[in-house]
Amino acid sequence: MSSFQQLSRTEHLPKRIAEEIGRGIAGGRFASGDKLPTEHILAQTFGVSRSVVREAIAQLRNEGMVETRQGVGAFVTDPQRRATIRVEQASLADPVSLRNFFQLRLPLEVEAARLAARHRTPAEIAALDAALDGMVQARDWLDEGVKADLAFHRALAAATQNEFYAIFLGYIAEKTSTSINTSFPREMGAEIVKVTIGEHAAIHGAVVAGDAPRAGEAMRQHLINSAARLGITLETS
Amino acid sequence: MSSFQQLSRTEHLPKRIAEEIGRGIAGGRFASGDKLPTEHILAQTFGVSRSVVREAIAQLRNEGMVETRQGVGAFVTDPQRRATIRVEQASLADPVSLRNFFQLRLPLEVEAARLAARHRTPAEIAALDAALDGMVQARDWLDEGVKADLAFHRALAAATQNEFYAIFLGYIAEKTSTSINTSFPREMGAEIVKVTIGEHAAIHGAVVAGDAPRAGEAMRQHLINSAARLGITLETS
DNA sequence: CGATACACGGTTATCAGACAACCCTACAAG
DNA sequence: CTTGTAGGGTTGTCTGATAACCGTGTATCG
Repeated sequence: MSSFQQLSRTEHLPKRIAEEIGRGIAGGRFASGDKLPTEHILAQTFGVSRSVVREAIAQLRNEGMVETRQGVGAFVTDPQRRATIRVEQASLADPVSLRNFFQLRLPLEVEAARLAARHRTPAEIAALDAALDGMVQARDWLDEGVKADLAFHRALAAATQNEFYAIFLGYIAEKTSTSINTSFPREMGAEIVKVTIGEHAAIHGAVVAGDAPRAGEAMRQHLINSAARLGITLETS
Repeated sequence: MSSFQQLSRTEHLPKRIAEEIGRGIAGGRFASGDKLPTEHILAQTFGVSRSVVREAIAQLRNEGMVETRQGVGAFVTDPQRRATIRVEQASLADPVSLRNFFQLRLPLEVEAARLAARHRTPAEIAALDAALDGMVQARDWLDEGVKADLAFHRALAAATQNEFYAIFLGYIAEKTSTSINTSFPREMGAEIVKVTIGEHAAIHGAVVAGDAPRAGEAMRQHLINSAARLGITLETS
């Protein structure tokens, strides 16, 4: 099975234009508060129709980079008040960034484990059971195993009874997983799989037992080890 | 100076329609993988033109809720792989949600303080100095003071030398601040302002001194106290 | 019978032009 | 000096048309 390069075609004009303008903003060609050229001029500049420019600007508006006022124009927003958080997959491709991402994830997951140990309900314990079982049963770790792993962390976040942990950790875990699979693919020997499952089982046990400190410690160890398996060393605090 | 209610007009058709469709997805009327009605039908349904529907769908695509394939249709994405994190301001309006949000912020800020103490550079120390000074000098706390407060936390996040802390904490701190000012406005007596500044000074001192544990503890206390001033009790872990 | 090629309808992507809603400014009127 | 009004410019929305693309069915050929 030869893996071909997936060529991006001439895909999605608005997206490319949005990125182009976005670069202009990030690169400082447009300062905060500046007025963008009119849609008409932008359309002319890029050689596309106004619809495309409008969609591009709409995207930037969604991301909170510009604000539009009818009859006036589009203005660059204060870069510090983005409406959304977005982490480009590409920005997690190098080891240093991945390490930084792990460093962000660590305290959140640890606290989530503690909170889950205190607030988990039978429904979430069942979800954790199912996820752990899915890891054990997985025939192909890189597919089923990874999915079960994600499900485990998601169930844990849900068990905190705190919607924001579910949102943020769900996103972060997903990004991490995807990044590892695409940028740092690796073989998982049977032994390593076993160890990984064991670490999850430790977290699971502590959470079910309602032992918050132990759950937090188990999670910390899991993440540190998990990073180590990728050749990443996390600071221990 | 009588303060009028700011009425929201009938603003932005595409946004409202995007929210409408988004509710349909979140509410389960469209399952993951389902195909949305065609743009033509949607336009007819909502009584608007196709342009508006297109912009609405473009917004949903940006948020990662749907994927479109030319010549085929728009499909609901797996809700677990949203491309962005977005916290609606309105969802922070009630005390319980705000408490949960604080609970998410706490471990991140604490770890950020520790990391900042280890990795801060002269430039960031200067930024922290400036922010602290801005709090002291502020004549109107609700305006200048809050801004300096935000700047302080942003500078601290920057001092971690970890881009993701800057992104996430910048967003979270901003949301928190806005939410407090809009949903839980309160008077800040001179005494309380003084205490608040003192807490920041403690963090500042520990970070400058390079004392990671002390910085973390100071931050933890600051957040717990800060929440307490809003009548919110955080779990101590 | 099986497989390839092709035509067709449906859908999204893009274009083009027009009008509506709105804002800002300047100027006139009181 | 304040208020009313007209004008031009910009974004918001509408309408209709064309291009690009996909899936499916059908016909053709081996």
